[in-house]
Amino acid sequence: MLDKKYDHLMVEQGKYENWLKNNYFEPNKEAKEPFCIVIPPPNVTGKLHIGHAWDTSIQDTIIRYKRMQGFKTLWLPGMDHAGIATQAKVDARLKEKGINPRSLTRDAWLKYAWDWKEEYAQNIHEQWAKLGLSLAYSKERFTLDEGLSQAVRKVFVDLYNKGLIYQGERIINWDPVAMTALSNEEVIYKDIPGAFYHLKYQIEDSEEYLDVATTRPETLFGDTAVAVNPNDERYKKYHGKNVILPILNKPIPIILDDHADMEKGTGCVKITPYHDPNDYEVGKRHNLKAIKCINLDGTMSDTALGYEGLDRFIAREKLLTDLKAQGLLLEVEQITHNAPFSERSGVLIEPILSKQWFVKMRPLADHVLENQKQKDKKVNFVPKRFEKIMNHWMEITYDWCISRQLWWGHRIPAWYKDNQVYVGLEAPKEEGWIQDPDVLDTWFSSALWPFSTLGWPNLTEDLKTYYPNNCLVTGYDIIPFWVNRMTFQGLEFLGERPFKYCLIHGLIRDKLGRKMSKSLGNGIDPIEMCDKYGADALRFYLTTAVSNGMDLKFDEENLASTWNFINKLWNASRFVLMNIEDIKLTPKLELKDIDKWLLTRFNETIKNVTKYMDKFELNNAGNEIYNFIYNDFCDNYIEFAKFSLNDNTTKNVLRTVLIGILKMLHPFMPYVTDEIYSKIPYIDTNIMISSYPIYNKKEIFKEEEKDIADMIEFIRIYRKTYQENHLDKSIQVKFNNSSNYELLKKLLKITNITEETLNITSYNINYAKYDITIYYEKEVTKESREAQEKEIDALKASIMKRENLLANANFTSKAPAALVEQEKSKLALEKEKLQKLQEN
RNA sequence: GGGCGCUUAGCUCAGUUGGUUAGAGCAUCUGCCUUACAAGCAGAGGGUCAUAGGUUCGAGUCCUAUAGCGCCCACCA
Repeated sequence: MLDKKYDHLMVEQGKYENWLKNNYFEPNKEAKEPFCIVIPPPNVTGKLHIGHAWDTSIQDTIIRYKRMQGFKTLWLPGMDHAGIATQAKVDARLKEKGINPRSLTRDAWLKYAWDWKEEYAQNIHEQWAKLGLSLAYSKERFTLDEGLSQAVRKVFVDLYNKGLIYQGERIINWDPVAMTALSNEEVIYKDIPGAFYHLKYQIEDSEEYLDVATTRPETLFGDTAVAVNPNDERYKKYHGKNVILPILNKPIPIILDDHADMEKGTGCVKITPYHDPNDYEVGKRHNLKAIKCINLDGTMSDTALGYEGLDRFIAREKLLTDLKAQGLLLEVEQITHNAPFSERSGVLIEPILSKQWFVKMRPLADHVLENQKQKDKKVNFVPKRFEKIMNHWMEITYDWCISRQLWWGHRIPAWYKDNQVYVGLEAPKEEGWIQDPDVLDTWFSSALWPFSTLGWPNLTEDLKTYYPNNCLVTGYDIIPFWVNRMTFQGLEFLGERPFKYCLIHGLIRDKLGRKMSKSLGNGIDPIEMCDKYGADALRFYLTTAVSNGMDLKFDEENLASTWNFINKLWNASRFVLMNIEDIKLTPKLELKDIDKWLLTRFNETIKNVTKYMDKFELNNAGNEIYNFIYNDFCDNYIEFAKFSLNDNTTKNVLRTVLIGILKMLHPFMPYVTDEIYSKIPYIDTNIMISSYPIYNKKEIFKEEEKDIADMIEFIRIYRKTYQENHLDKSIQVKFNNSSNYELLKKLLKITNITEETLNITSYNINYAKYDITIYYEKEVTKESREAQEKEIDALKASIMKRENLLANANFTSKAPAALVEQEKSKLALEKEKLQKLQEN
């Protein structure tokens, strides 16, 4: 028998191990129709946060649902090597040990990195287990494992051969601490306090000067021109002249270019082709030299005479002091400006001209845009609006910088010898070829995840069965990084979308709506929440708190109330189990009205839950079950059933409905449903692999449902009257007609029944077919009188509104006939009710 | 500059294709230890659905504009 209180720790104990032992997570070989989700691989950099718990809970709920429906389900687990992030962590750990990471050989360093990976992979496995995730571990993959590396090489080589990967010199985002190039997606812009420094660029052989404003004065060492707009009247007199570059005192030309915006600042722009993407383009147009003045490590280069070797920020300060001393600093305008920072190391990005590998995006993106126009081939976003994010990105996309100057990642399959480049799956046979030291952007391998994990480039059974995946679940913040790239790679290499549906959720915020961050210390540890409230409560809360695509403000009080819900389920189950120990399973039941009512409600719930689950609307599905359990099952049916507990039909209905409830809840709360289900008489399978409830039309009893619903409403009115008048058991009750009052008598504990009309205070309660009069010795209370008056007023208002509506010829002619009829009958009912009330 | 989302009860959120008196949880008030559950039960109060227009017989829902909050993309000498 169940304990009196739900104890999540006790319930969860040992269950995950049992599921694993029985291989329930692995695809069912006998099932036919496949259903596959691949997990968004978490980074092996640390612990999973509450956002992962949310993301994976959604997936597990979907996959368990599909599994119970008989699909051949595969939820494929895996992790991401997370290039820069992991390398930074490994380096930091080495430094703590007093080891300079760059003093190690590449191979020696990699050994430490793999150790790190093993350790953190284990953490993640433990967390997945705690959350109860039904991942098919036999198929687990890691982005750096051999199979996936093969896929990566194949994609690189094929794209290279198609001309879609090339090596080129471009201005890229350079992270001077991680010492690597970054893609635009890895750069975040932040508002920081800064200044516009107005510098004096003297016109050559003249007392006149140009006022050139910059936020990065230290780049002046790389200036090769100053640009003005050709149409700018202010500077026409200087066309064709030179200015003297401060400090270096060398002449550089004044050039005419539309890039100089007359509206902005002074209209004069210094041109630093090596260190600014726009300037680079200007430089190309005007054949300017690109001069490097900042090194890759963020120090000044030897072109910065007198500043060489200084850190860029220190150099800036020194330079400003020197400029000021020479009278070349005209003005310092304090401003807030938006500056680029590395997503990973957090430092200010230096745009730098560099030779890197790029993916030519235009043709790939066009392919996606074309595919999204085809209804039966597109990736269907849920909710739909997120498709716009992908489409927009595809429209404005620029070439993707994929090389990273790191050790942790897929080494680029390019080899060099003298001036030759060789790109291939394997190293060239001959001597003397040296492999490119760089690795690929982490997202390059992540982009292949929906098929590389299934064995591609080999045509495996898994690939044939599970590609395209059915559904991908991720947050909207990952669409540009990942969803987009999986989509174009999937189309390019498999000729088909990577997944049919892409279910998008939001971000988890704190109670005040702030992003969770280390600096604020407002992060939530999912494991701590599991310990406190149970994995089931956490999962149900996360999957049902908000609708798809919306952010979730994490509120521990709401999580606590989810625990209460499970406790309710626990106790309702406890009641049922206590009363069905001696049940006889009978296929043919003699259903009473209340049984028919419950079965009707039950089947309608199944229908709605299934509808919502199929649309991935877990919040709606969860609420549907929740309401059924509280309102119909607990508050009403169990209370009714207490008077017919010896009836074997009641026992059967209780058992059937409890089973259905547990099954519908199982995808959301696997542990507690497993526990309770296993205690039900004549159950010999695990709930995980039991079949999902199916809507049964034959168990819909419209008439009985209506009758009992009326009775429930009547009960409510009775109780309200009883409370408002502070009545007690001494009241006398007269039944005014011959409806069936047996159940009501017991339920409402009516003891004194009179057949007379008494001459004391009375109150008539009438609803549907129930009509009774209560007699009692006290005066009608003020409270009751007021309530009654209020009800009469509301009724009058409603009647008036309805009469007006029905008098409106536009309504009666245009609205559906059924609705008009409905309105008419409601009006009649209201009028009748009003009359009764006024008689009281 | 371009785009997206949100604004509904004190708080957190639902609200399907327009159609009863707009729902739930938490919180509040009242009464109950009724033998599944007091972490509970019964009952109640609480909303001019951000604002202003429009379409419609009918708008929380569709259209237009405005405001506040949040986010994405681009640019930022």
